[in-house]
Amino acid sequence: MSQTKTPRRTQAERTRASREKIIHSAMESFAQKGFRGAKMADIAQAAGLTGPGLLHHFPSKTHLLMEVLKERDRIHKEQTDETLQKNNNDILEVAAELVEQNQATPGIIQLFNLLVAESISPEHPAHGYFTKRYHNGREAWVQIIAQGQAQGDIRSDISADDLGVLLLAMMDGLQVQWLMEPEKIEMARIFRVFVNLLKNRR
Amino acid sequence: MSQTKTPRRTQAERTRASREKIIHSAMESFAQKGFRGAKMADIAQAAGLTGPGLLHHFPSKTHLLMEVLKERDRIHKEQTDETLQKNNNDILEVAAELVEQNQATPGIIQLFNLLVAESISPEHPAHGYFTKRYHNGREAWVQIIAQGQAQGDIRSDISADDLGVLLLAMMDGLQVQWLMEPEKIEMARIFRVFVNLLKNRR
DNA sequence: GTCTATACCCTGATAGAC
DNA sequence: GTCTATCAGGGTATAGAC
Repeated sequence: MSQTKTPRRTQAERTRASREKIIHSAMESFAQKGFRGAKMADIAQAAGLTGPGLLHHFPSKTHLLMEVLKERDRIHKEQTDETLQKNNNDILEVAAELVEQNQATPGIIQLFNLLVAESISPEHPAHGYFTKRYHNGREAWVQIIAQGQAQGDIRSDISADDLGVLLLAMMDGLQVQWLMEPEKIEMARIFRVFVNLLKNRR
Repeated sequence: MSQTKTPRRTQAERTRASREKIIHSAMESFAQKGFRGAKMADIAQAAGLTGPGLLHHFPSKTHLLMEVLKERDRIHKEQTDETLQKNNNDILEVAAELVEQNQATPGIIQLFNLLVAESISPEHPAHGYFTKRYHNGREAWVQIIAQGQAQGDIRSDISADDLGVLLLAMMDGLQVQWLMEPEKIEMARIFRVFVNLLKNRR
């Protein structure tokens, strides 16, 4: 098992493993306490090292946050692309499945929910990140919604622009109630009820 | 103008004025930075006094937060009752008008948006407050929605329970996008688009 | 690459004068 | 009722050993 012949590579792998562990525990802490409330020492301890040990991998708390967001984006893009491909162009079904998937990872949802709220302040380190993310994200949805309207799958008495806003808003809004009472609010089911309102009645 | 004859009453009035000033600036700070990010000294300075001066009126930061929430509840209840009375039983119109009113007070909306996100953590001092608030609030909406369904104003192919969740979710979700791009997202107009989806088509 | 020790700042809260 | 001075605690980040 041990690779004594290639210590350099083993070292690099160990570094990578540490970074991943740190990012993972950072996600949990930021989700629970937000960027402002999370403590570096706690994140470090959960990753099996001390504060300074963590700071060897990420030069500051802000840097760590950015890496967390980047990592999450990578996963999210993968997930979305895959779901998009599976349900070719059926944007409403894609949205519904994304909400289903979200329901399996409350930690991540809480993370984004809290960071978005914090980052509305322009001084917040993730302010630019989230404004851009929302802007681009909405634009992407609107594009595909317009396609759905052209194909006759989605009702056309509401503009694609408005539908994009409504779709994102419902995703965000349901998350809040679901995070508060996960046992009571059936997020995915209720989201499908909403989605049905947007379908073109043939 | 000056009431030299009743120093006791003048004193009391001055105290009351101080408390109001403090609560007002606390609202702004909590809205901008959240409970965890807001600094007592800043709140005090914005209210025209020092940290200890503030703490004479509110024994701790948590106490101050609770008073802020109570104060907001008072105003909100007034507003809701008034709007309810004006549009007797037309719950959808009431909701739409509330969103319109919200659009005039971005500070308060940001305050609640951020505090709700923070308070999902069970250790947060406002956790109990917001879980209760959402629970009761939703229950109240559901009741009135059921009335609207019985009268034939609201579509009945979706349960009142689900409609209540959807209505609150859309309010919350639109707020996020609107807070990020106030100039671009026409919250009240788009909410009315949504509300129209819930009306019974006669 | 990770540790111990620590510097240094920030923040909520207290003590006591006025 | 508000101030100045100050404390105690907790936070990020650095220095330097191993």
